[in-house]
Amino acid sequence: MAEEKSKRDLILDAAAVVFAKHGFHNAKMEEIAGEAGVGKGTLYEYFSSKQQLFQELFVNGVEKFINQINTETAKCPGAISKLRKIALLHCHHMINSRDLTRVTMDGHGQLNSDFRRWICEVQAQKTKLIKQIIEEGIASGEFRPDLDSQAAAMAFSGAMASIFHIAIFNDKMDEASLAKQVEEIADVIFKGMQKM
Amino acid sequence: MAEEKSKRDLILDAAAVVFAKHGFHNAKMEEIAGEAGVGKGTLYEYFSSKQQLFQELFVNGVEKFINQINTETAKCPGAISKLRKIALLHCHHMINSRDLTRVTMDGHGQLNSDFRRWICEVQAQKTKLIKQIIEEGIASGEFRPDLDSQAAAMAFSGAMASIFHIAIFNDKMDEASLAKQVEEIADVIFKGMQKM
Amino acid sequence: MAEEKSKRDLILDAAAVVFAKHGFHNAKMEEIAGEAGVGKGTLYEYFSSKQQLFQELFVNGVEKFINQINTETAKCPGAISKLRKIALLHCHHMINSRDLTRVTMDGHGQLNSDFRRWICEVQAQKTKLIKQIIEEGIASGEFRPDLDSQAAAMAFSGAMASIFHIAIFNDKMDEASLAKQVEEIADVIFKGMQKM
Amino acid sequence: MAEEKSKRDLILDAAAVVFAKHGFHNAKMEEIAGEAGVGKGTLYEYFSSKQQLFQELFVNGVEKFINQINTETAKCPGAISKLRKIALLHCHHMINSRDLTRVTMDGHGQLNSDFRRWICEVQAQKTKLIKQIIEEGIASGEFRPDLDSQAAAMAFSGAMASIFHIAIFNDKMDEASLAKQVEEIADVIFKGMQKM
DNA sequence: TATGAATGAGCGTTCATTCAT
DNA sequence: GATGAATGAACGCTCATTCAT
Repeated sequence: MAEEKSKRDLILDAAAVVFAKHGFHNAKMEEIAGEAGVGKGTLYEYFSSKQQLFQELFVNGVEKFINQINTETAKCPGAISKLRKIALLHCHHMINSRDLTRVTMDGHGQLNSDFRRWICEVQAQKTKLIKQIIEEGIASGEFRPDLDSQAAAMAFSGAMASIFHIAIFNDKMDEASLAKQVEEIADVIFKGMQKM
Repeated sequence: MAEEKSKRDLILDAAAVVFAKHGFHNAKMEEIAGEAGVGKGTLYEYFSSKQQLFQELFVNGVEKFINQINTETAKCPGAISKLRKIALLHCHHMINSRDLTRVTMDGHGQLNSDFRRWICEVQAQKTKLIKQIIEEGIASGEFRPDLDSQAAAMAFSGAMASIFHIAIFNDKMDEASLAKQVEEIADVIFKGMQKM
Repeated sequence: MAEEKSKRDLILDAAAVVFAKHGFHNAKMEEIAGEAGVGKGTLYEYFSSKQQLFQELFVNGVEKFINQINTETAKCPGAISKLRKIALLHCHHMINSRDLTRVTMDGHGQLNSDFRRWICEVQAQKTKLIKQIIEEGIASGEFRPDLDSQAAAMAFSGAMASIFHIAIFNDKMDEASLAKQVEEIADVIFKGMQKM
Repeated sequence: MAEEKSKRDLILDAAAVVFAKHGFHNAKMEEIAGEAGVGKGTLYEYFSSKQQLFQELFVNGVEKFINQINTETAKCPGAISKLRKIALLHCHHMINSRDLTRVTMDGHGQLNSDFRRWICEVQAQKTKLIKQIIEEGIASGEFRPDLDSQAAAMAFSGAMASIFHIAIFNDKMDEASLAKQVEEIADVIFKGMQKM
């Protein structure tokens, strides 16, 4: 009980802090070790390289996020309500790990192609979930029956991507403002999706 | 006539190639010099540092792009036509300088704050142009009169951001597929904006 | 027992050799590392920069020298005997670290102001010791009672400085010749200080 | 008449300023060219290298100084008066070209051996002049007849060297204080040289 | 298992010098 | 002669990684 966290998790937490503070290239393994309270060599017991540590961290974060989306949307009653929840979770995620998100980009060039494929898959998975929700919405009559669910899913995904974009480039954006913007974007999209 | 390009431009071109190939951090000044066919020292006659060379390159690209948007939209008849053109220009730009766009992200952490401010301004400028076009569309009756032009502009900007996102993360996307996706996204948005 | 010298001292020794051979500016860290039998990076484990390594080396040398002066003069019976010892120690020191002394000058411009202040203090300390010895000499009757101890100390210090000067500019001067010259200089000064 | 100074002298003057400001190693040929108001390439029309420019400058300065000593001492009536004049000229010289004197040291390692020989010769010449003056003083009865003129000359030269030493290491020393110190040193030496 | 001292490949930058004009 | 754009050798320093303990 004294040692609740495994050393591995300790390191991941420390890496999150340090990568977020300095970006991938300027983060130093030594600082991560220091932050984690372990020796420099210990990092290499758990992760084979700086790159791998970064990827692990990234995968960790994304998987948690995806799980959260799945769990939370399950609780929401209708399609629009589910999509709004997804939008809000995106806002929350972006704000809370804005720095780490930036790191994603900073480290992007370092990601090996397998990893990039993985990112695309996750992306696709998310879009697929959105598509399903839209189809539910069409079935339930929330959306108009002639709506192209694939195109609508892409439009909504695009809106989510824009959150990413805003959060990355704009330091001062707080969660509330971001959420408000996103609501407006979503509303326009919903307008285009709903029965008239 | 033999030397049409100024040495400065030669270097910028070479930098574009090399930065695109390796990302900001892994690009070597020596390779840029080699690619440009000049000596390493010559780079520093025209640019004070690797960072400044990168920023110059970036500013160059964005300004050309903005000019193109202004010029091209002027030629388009209606609001929707203008917005479609903007979307297509974005696709074209992203595909043609996908690598450099990625570099933007890779080098993002290196950008000084003045530069980041500049990026935000450019962003704002673009959104403002879109808003104006939408207002024109409302005035001309292309869009419904109760449309919130600000929100709609953000929605459309968001769609543009999603292009960025797709292009960055998906190597295999070609311009045609991207354009198709974007059309679909735009269509949903337009649906939300038009009179019913 | 196999490793009597600490790595730090190994580096200092190597630095002494290399700085002496090439001067501050032309000495290369790589050569120092090679001379010390360690890797280039190791230098930076012990010294933060070339400049700091140099200063450390310098401080080391001067402190040893000052200690030697204090120890040795304590053993000498009279004032003149003490002063002669100081002169001889100066000769010895200059000859044995002539190269390093030159380096002092070569690196002088690089010394930060704190360090320069330190040099002046050491200088002052040495002059003060000489003044005390002279006052002892006056008290004991070795020197004439109306002697201005401060002025005399400066004269003697000046003579010591001249050793520095000679050693720096004259490669071929050996310790014996230098000592002889210094004796003569000192004799003239003593003549001016003694009772008639 | 518009161009009183030859380009060569213009460059030497500029070099004096720049070397004094930055030391040998940190002085840049470009800055010297700028200071002289000529192109960088022009420097190489008159001086084959940075080193040679520096040596030329040094030789220039020393020769002027030696000439001044010869001229001024010729005007002084007695031996002591001549020696005092030499001391004062040294003070003046050191203060007025303290920076350049320091440069001497900074550039010392760069001086080729011929040049170092030349410095020693100049040194010897100066000592010889002092010896002659002392011998005149002995002949005229200003100094005691049993004085060893060689040793006395070295003592006096040593005092001069000490001026050099003080000026180099102590930034704050002004000409008046330095002169006062030197007088005191000289007085002690004179005491040792004079009849009792 | 955990460590951290040691490593050395690697790179951005400088600046004396050259040479075509 | 005068110029300054172009050059590239040179070097201080960093930091991910290793390995003896």
